[in-house]
Amino acid sequence: MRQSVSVLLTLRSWILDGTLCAGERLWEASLADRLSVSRTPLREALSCLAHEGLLERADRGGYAVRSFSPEYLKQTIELRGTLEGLAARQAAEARPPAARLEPLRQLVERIDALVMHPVLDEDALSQYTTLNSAFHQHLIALADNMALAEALARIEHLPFASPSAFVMSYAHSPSAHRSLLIANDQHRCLVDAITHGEGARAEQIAREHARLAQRNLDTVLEHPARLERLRGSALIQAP
Amino acid sequence: MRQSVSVLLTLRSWILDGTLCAGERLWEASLADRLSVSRTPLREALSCLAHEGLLERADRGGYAVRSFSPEYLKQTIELRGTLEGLAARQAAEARPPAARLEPLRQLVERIDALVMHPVLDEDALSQYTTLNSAFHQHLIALADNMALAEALARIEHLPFASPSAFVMSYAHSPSAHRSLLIANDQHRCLVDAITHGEGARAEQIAREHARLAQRNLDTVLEHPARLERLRGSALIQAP
DNA sequence: CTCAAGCAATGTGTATACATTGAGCCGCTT
DNA sequence: AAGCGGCTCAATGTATACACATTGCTTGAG
Repeated sequence: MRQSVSVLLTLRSWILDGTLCAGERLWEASLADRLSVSRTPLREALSCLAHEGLLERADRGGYAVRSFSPEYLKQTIELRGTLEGLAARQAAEARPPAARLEPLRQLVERIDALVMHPVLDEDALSQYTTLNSAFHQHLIALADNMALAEALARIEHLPFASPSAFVMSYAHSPSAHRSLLIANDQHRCLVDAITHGEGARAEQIAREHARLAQRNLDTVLEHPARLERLRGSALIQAP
Repeated sequence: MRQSVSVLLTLRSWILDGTLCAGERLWEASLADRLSVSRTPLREALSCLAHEGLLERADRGGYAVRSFSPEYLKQTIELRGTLEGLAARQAAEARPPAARLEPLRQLVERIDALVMHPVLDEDALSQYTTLNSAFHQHLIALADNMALAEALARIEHLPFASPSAFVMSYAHSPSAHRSLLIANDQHRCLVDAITHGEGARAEQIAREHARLAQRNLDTVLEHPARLERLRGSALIQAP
């Protein structure tokens, strides 16, 4: 693998786990030293992270770790909801053959089987994350809209914007469990709407689905213990 | 100005005006030579253009000029419409004070004054472009949604996605003039909807407004003479 | 004559050396 | 004593040199 790519991965994880703090100015020489690479691949990785939105260019050159207000996080989730809504509508309007919807149905069933248990352990949550991400990926693919897929991929570079962002941070509470149940019922309704070519309904459900994530965000922000379990929480500004 | 930035601007214009052809593989050494810079700032600019979507990474390293299918262009415009729809909705729901809407009203009036003339010369079209872009910028600002503004800005890096993309290429035909008239009436209705807090209506109008751009795209694609006047037309794949 | 192996050429990726810019500080002058 | 000017230092931006990989050609063997 190219060094610039492996540096990119390392830096991204350092930003998300708080090794590099929000707002922190990054010094190329010292970073290159820590990473045992020269400044050349490091700078390429920094430039990439800036484009992803995790870094910002400082006033007089160089980069700093970006920080996000709770408001910005909400906006990002709303944005994802809007784009997934567009995907859902286009998927429905395309009237895909049943075979293309089958993977979605199966994912709904497998998630159902998971959330059936009254208590979800770490492993179950991890599986939920996988299945949930797969559902959203399949949904986007159904829309058959490359520009949309790219736009969504860019937005999901921000850790809070991904569909499964709040799953892992939200364990062991009745309301959390209920949230997962409801989310999967929205998946089910989404598949139903697409099956019947109900574009407007599909779009509305996808948007409301993202609102559930917004509610989860609010809850997590109110509970420091849960906030700690949120990937990228170090980037959130105090409200 | 940093060399990497000026190289970026030059390369972007070369890509849009067809000096660099769609699909063309870019050779760093020869490009650096043509631009009289070393490969270092050149590579930074190339990386940036790839993130903007005008270049793509080639299989075995390096970059190539991207090309876009008509379908992709349509999708990009649809995307802009969807995001501007979200902006319009949020602007309406925010119930902004009249003073914040005043610039939009004035822009509508100034565009009205422009399109009142039966024939628009090059200069009038250029003014239309300026005013139209300003209208869309003000609309986004009204939504007061930084994440949305950033997402839109990224999409509009693609030349066809900008609100005024088709104005200049569409001169001297009755249907073109009608298109501009209709577009500004949509602006007017948009302001009205926002004024009265009609979020759903505002969103729908913004989307339909982008559909007008899609129709203009279709028209331009059917008329090679107009296609030539379209910024970035060199990047469009034969349908 | 054909196929394969190795070598050369070309181009990207990486390291390093050099240039430039800006900020902070010290000292000199008024 | 205060302010200005210049110097120094440090960090980014740029150029260049080097390393590595890939591709295509050439040469030799079968």
